[in-house]
Amino acid sequence: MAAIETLGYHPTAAARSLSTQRTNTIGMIRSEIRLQGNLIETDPMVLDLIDGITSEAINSSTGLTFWAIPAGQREMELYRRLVTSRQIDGLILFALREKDPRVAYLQEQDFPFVIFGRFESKEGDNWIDVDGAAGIEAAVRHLAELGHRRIAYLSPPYEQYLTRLRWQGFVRGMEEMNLLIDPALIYEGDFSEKSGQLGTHYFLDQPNPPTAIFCNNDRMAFGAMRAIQARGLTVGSDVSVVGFDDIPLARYSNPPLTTLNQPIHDIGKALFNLLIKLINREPIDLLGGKLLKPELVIRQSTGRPR
Amino acid sequence: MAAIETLGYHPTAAARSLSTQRTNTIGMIRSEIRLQGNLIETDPMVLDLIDGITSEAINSSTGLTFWAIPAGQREMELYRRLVTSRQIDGLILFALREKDPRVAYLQEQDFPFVIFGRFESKEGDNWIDVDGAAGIEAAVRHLAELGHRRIAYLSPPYEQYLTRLRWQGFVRGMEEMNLLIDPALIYEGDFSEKSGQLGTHYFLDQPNPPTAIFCNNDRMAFGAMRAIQARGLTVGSDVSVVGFDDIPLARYSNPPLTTLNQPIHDIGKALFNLLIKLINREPIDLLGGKLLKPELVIRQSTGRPR
DNA sequence: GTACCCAATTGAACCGGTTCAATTTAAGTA
DNA sequence: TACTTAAATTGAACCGGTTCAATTGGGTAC
Repeated sequence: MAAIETLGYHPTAAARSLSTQRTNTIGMIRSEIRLQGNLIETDPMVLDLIDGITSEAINSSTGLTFWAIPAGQREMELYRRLVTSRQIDGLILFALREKDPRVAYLQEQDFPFVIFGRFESKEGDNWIDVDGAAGIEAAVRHLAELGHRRIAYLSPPYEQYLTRLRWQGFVRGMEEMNLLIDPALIYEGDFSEKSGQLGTHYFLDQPNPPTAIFCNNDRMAFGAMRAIQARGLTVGSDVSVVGFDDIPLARYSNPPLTTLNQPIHDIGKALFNLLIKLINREPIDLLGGKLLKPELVIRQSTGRPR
Repeated sequence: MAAIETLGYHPTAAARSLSTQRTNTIGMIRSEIRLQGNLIETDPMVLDLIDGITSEAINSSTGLTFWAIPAGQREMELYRRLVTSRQIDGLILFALREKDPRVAYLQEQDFPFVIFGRFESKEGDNWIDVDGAAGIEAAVRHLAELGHRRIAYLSPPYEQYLTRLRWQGFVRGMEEMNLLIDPALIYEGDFSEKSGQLGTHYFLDQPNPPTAIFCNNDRMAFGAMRAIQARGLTVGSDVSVVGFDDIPLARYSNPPLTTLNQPIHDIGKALFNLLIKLINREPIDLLGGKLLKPELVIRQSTGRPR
C-alpha cells in the first residue's frame, strides 16, 4: 500500500473493465437533427442535465461519455456498437422521437438505460419526466385568468414524442377555461430562437392574431419576444409570452420570462442514480416520484391583454 | 465476415484497448468553482464547445468523456487517476486558472492534451485561443468612436488565467483612444448573470457613473442590461453594453447584444483534430492558426451616449 | 514430379488486471 | 511441543482482444 502511494499507481482501466465487466462510464448520445438543412443547436437545458449527471457521477468515480451523431441509419449502428462492445455500462436517453427505434433495441438487448421523458410503454421504472401537460395546463389557466382568450401554441417538432403529451395539456387547459383552439394559431417550431421568431410573425400576421403565445421552450420564447418587439409591440401587454424550461437566462431577459421551471439539475442526479441501480440490478424505489410537476414561474412577460 | 455481419459482432472495447493501448475516448473535466458558496453554472459556451468536439469526434469513432469535480485537492487526484489508469487517450483543458497545476502535471507525464486558451508558456502547439485582448481593444475603440469616455470593465474572476490577457486588451484600447481608466469602474465578476447585475448596480451607484460597460461574457452582459433597465434607463442610449462570446441567445436579447463572436464550434473541431495528432504523435501544422481574432458583432445594445 | 514463392491460416505471447481455490504462515490454546 | 484455526500469501484461470512469427496450402515455373 505504501508503494502504491509513493509510485502513484492506479490499475489500468482497460484491464480492470475487461475483468470486471464494468467500465464506470455511462453514455449519452445527442441526435443531430436537421430541419430544412439547418442543424438544430443543442438546447442549453442539456447542459444543465449534463451538469446534474456529472456532479452526481463523480461520487462513484463514474464518467459520462458523449457522442453526437446524425439521427438515422448510422445512429443505430453507434448504439449497437456501444452495446455489444460493452464500452459503457448504461445509457441515458433524452429527446425521444415518435417510433424511436432505440428503446426497443435496448430493451431487447436487456441493456441498462434510463430516459429523460416518457415513451409509449409508460410502464417500467426506467424513466423520469416532468409532467409537461400539467405544466401547460397551468400556463393556459394563468393566461386565461389574466383575460386572454386567443392563445397561440408554438409546438415542439412533431417528430418528438413529447409533442403528443404536451399537446394534450394544452387541449385540457383550453377546454377547462372554455377557450377555443384556433388551428391558425398553431405552429410547429424546432426549439430554436429562429423558429420562435418565425412562428410569432406567422401568428401576428393572422387576421385575428393572438394576445398570448405559449412556447414549448425558452429559446423559442426569446425568439417570440424578439418578433413581438420588432413589430413595435410590447411583450406582456400587447402580447404575452410563456416559455418552458426556465433556463438560467429566463429571469434575465427583457422582460423577464414567465416560464415553467424544470428542476433539470436534480433530474440529472436522479437519472444517474436510477441508472446505477439498473446497472447493479438493484431493486428500484423511486421515492421522489418519476413524474415531477413543473412550476409556473410568473415574471413580466405575461400580463393582462389590452 | 458474413458471420460478423449476421451476428452483429463488435470487439469488446476493454479487450481492444488493453491490447492496443488506445481507448478512443478523450476527456474533459469541468472544475466546479464556488464563489461565496455559490456554484457557478457552466457557461452555455461550453455546450457549443462540446457540440463542436463531438460532431468532429464521431468521424473517428471517438467519444468525449466528461467529469465534474470541485477544483482543488480532489481535482488533481482525478487527473492522476485518469492519466495513470490510461482511461482516456487525451484531455481537453479549458478555463485555466492562475498557477494551474494541471498543465505542469500533464506535461511532466507526457500525456497528450490541448488547451482552449493559452497558458504561461505561450510556446508549444497544444492550444488554440481567441485573441481576447484584440477583441476587447476593438470593442473599446467601437465605444470610443460612438463618443463614450467613461467605460466600465466587468472583469472575469481574477483567478482565471485569461483575465490577465483580457485586461491588457482593455488597457491598450483605452490608451489608444486616450481614455482614462477609473479604478471605480472595474468590478470582478464570476461570469454569472447575477454578478453582471451586481457589478452594474455598483457602477451606476458611483458619483460619476459610466456610459458604457464592457462585460467579459454574454451572461454578465445580460445581467448588466437587466440592471440598467431595472433603474429605468435604456440600454444603448443611456448606457451601452458589450458582451463577449456571442452565444446563440445574444442576437435575441432585448435589445440584441453587441458582442465579440468566438467561433466556438470550429474551435472545438480544431481542438479535437489537434489532440488526435498529439495522441498519434503526428507532426503538427496549425494551418488555420492558433490565435483567432474574435469578431465584433454590432447590434443594438451599443449606441451614442446621451 | 520437384522446387519455389506468396498468401492464408494457425499458434503463442502479451496487454494488466480480478477472482477464487490451494497453500503457507502466524497466532492462540491445550 | 503439538494441534487447531484464522489470516495472509501464492498460483492458476480467465476476461477478449492484437500482433507477429511459424506453419500450412495452393499455384506456377522448370
